Amino acid sequence: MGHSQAEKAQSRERILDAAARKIREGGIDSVSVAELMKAANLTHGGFYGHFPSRAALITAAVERAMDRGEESLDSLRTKGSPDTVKSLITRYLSPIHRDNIANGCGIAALGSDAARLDNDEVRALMASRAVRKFSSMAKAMGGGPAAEEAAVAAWCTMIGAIVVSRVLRGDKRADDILKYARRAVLHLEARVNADVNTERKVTSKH
Amino acid sequence: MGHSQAEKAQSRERILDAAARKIREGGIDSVSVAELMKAANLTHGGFYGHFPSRAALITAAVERAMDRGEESLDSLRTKGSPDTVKSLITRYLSPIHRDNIANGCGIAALGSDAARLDNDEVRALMASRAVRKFSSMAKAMGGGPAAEEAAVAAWCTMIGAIVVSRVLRGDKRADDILKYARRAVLHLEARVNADVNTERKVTSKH
DNA sequence: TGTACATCAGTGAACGCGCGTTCACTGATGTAC
DNA sequence: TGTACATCAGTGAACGCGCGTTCACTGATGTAC
Repeated sequence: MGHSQAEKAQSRERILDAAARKIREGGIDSVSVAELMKAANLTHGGFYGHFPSRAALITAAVERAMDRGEESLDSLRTKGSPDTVKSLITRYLSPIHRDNIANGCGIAALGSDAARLDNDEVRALMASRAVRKFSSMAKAMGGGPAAEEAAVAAWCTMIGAIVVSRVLRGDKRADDILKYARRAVLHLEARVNADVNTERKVTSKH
Repeated sequence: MGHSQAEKAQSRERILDAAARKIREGGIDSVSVAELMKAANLTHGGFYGHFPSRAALITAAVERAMDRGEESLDSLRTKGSPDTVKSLITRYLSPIHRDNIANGCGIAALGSDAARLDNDEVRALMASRAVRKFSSMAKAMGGGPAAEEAAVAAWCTMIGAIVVSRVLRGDKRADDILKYARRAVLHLEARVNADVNTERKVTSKH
C-alpha cells in the first residue's frame, strides 16, 4: 500500500463518501465505524487517523450528504437544456430520485432525524442548507416576497412527497404521489410567475 | 403492588404509550428496553412478560404512535366548532404541533425513518395509515379524483412543512415555513372546492 | 548507487460499556378447605 | 374466620454481543549520507 499524503486524503474521501451514502440509506445511527471502514477497504482501527471520533465523522458526513444530494440532482439534467425551476421540480419529484435514497436529497432522507437531533451543530448545518435551497429557488422564480413564499411551499411539498412516496414503496399509488405533488408545485410556480408579471405591469404604470 | 389481569393490562398500556412517545421524540432506534421500562415505573426484566421481543414492541408502538398522533390533533379542535378541512390544516400546521414532536403526527416524526425501513411490516403499517389519512381528507373535500389529488398534495406539503420547520427550530423563519405552507394548502383546498362546484353546475345542466 | 534510518498510514487485538435477552426468585393476591 | 397453597406480575443479577475507542505494532515509502 502507498503512504503518501495524497493517498491518505483519498482514503478520507472514500470514508466520507461511504458515510454520506450510508447515512442517507440507513439513517445517522446506522453508520458503524467498522462497517464504514470495510466499505472504504480499510480496517476499523485506522479510522481514528482520519477523524477524532465517530461524532466528528457524522458532522462531516451529513455535510457531504447534503452536497452530494444536490450534485446528484444536477447530474439528472438533460444535457444542453436550460436549468429552469420546472426542470428541477420534475427531476426532484421523479421515481429515479425517490428510488435512490443513498444518492438523493439529504433533507428528504434525513429530515425526520434532523428534526429531532439533540446535536445542534448537525441540525444547524442542515437548517442552513435548507434555507439556502429555498433562497436559490426563490431567486430562480424571480425574487421578492411572493417568490420566497412560493419557493418555501414548493420545497415543503417536494420534500414531503419524496418521503411519502418512499413510505409507499411497492404500492402502485407511490408514483401518483409524485405526480400530484408535481402538478401542485408546478401550479405554485406558474402562479408566482403570473404574480411577478402583474406586479411589474402595476409598477411600470407609475 | 397489585397483580390482577387488569393491572397487567394497564402496565402494558403504560409501556406502549411511553414507547409511542419516545419513538416520535427520538426515533425508532432510540427506544431502549431499560429506559422504556423505567418510564413505565417498572424494571427492565419484566418487559418480556408483556412483549416477546423489542421488535414486537416497536411494531405495536409505531401503530400506537400513529393513532395517538391523530387523536392529539383532534384534541386541538376548538370545542363546538365544526370539524372542517380548513380547521385540520390550521391545527396541523400550528407551532403547537411542530413543537410537540412526542405527541404529534407519526408520519412527520418518523417519515424519513419509515422511508428506509427494512422492516416491511412496520413500513406497510405506516403506508396504510398514510393512505387512510389522504382518503379521509379527500372525502372531506368532496370526493372524486380532483379531491384525491388535492388531498395528497396537501398532505405532502403539510408533512414536509412540519419536518422543515422542526429542522429550523430556533430560527425566526421556522414560523414562516408554517405560514407559507398553510396558505399554499388552503389555496389548494379552495381550488378543489371551486372545481367541485363547477363540476356540479356542469353536471346539473344535463 | 547503495545502505541505514525516520516517517506514518494502516493493522488487528484488546478494552469498557450499554444493549437485548434470560432466568431463578419474590411477594402480594386469590382460592380451597 | 383462619390457614395453607397456587398463581403470576414484577424483580434484579447475569449472559453474550456489537459497538466506539485505544494502542502497540507493521511495513512500505521517502530521505540522509
